[in-house]
Amino acid sequence: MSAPATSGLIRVVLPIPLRQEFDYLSELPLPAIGCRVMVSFGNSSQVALVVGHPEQASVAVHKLKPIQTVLDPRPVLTAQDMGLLDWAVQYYLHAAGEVYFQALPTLLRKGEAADYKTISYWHNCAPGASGQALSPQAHKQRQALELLAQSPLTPGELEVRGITAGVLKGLADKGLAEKREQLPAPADWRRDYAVNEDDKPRLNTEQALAVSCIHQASGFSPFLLEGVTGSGKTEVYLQAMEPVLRQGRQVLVLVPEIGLTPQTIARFQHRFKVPIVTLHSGLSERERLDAWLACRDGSAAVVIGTRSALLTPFAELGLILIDEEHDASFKQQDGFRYHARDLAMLRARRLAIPIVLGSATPAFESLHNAHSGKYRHLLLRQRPGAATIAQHLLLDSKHVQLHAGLSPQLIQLMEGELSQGNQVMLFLNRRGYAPALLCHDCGWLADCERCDAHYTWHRGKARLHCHHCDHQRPVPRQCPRCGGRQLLGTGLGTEQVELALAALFPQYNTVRIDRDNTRRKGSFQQHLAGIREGRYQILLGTQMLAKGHHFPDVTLVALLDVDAALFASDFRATERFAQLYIQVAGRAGRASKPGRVVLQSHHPDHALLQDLANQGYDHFARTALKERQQAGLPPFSYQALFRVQAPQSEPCQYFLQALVEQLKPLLPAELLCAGPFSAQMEKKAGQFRHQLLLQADNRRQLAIAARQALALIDTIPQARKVRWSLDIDPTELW
DNA sequence: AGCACGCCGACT
DNA sequence: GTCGGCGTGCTC
Repeated sequence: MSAPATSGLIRVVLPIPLRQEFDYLSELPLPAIGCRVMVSFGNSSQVALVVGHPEQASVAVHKLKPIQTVLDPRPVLTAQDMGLLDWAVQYYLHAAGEVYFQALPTLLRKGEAADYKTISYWHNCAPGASGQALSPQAHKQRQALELLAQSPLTPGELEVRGITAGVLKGLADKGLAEKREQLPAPADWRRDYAVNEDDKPRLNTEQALAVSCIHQASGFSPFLLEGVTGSGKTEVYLQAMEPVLRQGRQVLVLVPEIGLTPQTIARFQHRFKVPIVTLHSGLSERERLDAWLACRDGSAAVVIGTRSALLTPFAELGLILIDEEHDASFKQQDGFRYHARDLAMLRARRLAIPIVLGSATPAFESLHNAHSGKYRHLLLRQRPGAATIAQHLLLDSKHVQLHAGLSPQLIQLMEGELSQGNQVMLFLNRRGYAPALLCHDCGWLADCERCDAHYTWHRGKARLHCHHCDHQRPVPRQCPRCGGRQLLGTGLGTEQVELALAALFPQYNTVRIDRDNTRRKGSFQQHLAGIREGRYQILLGTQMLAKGHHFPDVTLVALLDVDAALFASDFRATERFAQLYIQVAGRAGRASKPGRVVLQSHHPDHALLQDLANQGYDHFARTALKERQQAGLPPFSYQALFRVQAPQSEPCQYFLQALVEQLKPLLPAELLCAGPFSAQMEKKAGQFRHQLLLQADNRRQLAIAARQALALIDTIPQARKVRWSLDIDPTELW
């Protein structure tokens, strides 16, 4: 008879980009799935996550190492959480370790204990005998002991009662009081949940219908809440949350990266008397861990967060809301390239809960799902504050003399509005003074050495700046090729328009809002405040300005140069343009001051512009979706993109060529394999980039092909000379 | 990814 | 004669 086993096997993943799991030996009882362990890996120590308890090791037994320590007495991730992450691994075909560790806050990745920050409390060591051992003149110490006899207090609470650190130290030295570290008591918000009815507006018919549809939903129920700017989407969110919170279940609100403003949070806080936690990049590591724990333990009722909040575990999630669901920031663009909206949909399905996608300009994918009945379409068309829809004007830029990008007609319109005390908003999606610097004598152009791009001339800072790799240099005094001294800016940026506006409209103040101008923390909010207070009459900016806030005194909005968006090669460019355009149009006007939207274009007859201006977003989207269907593009097909980069172009091409040659014979005829082709801008930041696109009209087939490609890559020697990655459902090509 | 091992060029 | 370049292989 053999002795009972004292150790067993565990399977772990590590935070490295390897599509592989590793087995270790562990003493019994084995750490549970979802626990972290420290292991020796190669010649370093690493935090690993237990994903399984295999019967058989995947390698020869002599290769197995024992784990070093178990970090968690209880799993940090539940089976439910692991299930979601494993699905993501299978779907996105990304290295499991990176996926799992992405769901953990940094401190947990580093091996820190999964505990809240402790709070220090001072305790009275002998509460029965308050201060008997003290000398009569130790008044402060006696007072402190008396306070502590009633209840332990934090140093801060003692301070406001006039007890300083010195007094406490005196007591501690005598052994009469001591400081103990304690975990914060979990807030029981379920017991005293309350709604603040004060500011609760009456819903209009559409809002009420939307709210009641969401309330009546049971099980997995996806909704697309399409509401024009100012139609009261947030109020629908707030009221949709009510019964969920009343049942003691949590709500996750996903917002775009720039959408997490103090105003938004304040609005939620004002309505519900529950703990609200935010999860975003601005938090410290400690704050992030505490928020993560509050979310997991259920002590946070509402979680408002950006993309990564979707991966956070929840104790009892009852509803997911995604605001501005069309926003590009929900798709991660490096490493584990997941789409938070898509994964949210899966999560809601697994949990059998409702999910609401909200937008004024839904993603075409979402509209398609609404049209086909996969999502319930909730429409908010009424704008309580603004009875009039903005009037759209297309101005022809052909054959007219433009002054810093402004046609005489636009200038005239601006004058009209400004003289009546209204504000005007201008958009140009290029910052800097000019997008290129040119030698007038020989035609030399200032080009970035690391990118296939021209430098942008920032005249105010007297620097050339590459917007693609961030490289900067001083402006040369003369042409490096011919020595000529006439260096001219070509093209137009916001900085130049700003100067021209000062000359054209000297009696009005202009504010420029772009990344150059809002880099300092809080300066964006400051500019917005200045606009609302009426300190500026002309607002000029890049699309950053479109995502700011509603400005009721703006009665004229103009897009100065629309042509670039019309002729972009990316099939999603028109969708993005339409979204920007509608968003911009929504910035203007209110009931008493209807707004006008002006588009300047050399192609005012372009079908896209006409459709958008005359028929609106939904009509435009239906037209565009029909075109995509005819072209077999998403959402009528599915894509997977292999991206490759290296310091030279050739290794990228050789690698992809080898891949295609071996992959093509394995693929079914109806699966499209396009490329390899170089990136639109082949060289960026010193890296040459190439790609290979797979497209199929069913997901299964695409996944099989992508898996086959991954298996081949392991056998292709050139793969090691490049950096490659796989992007499932890419939202942009290089 | 990180790291060690290993085999060829310019230097104390 | 060494230091160090990065190609290759491996991590349970």
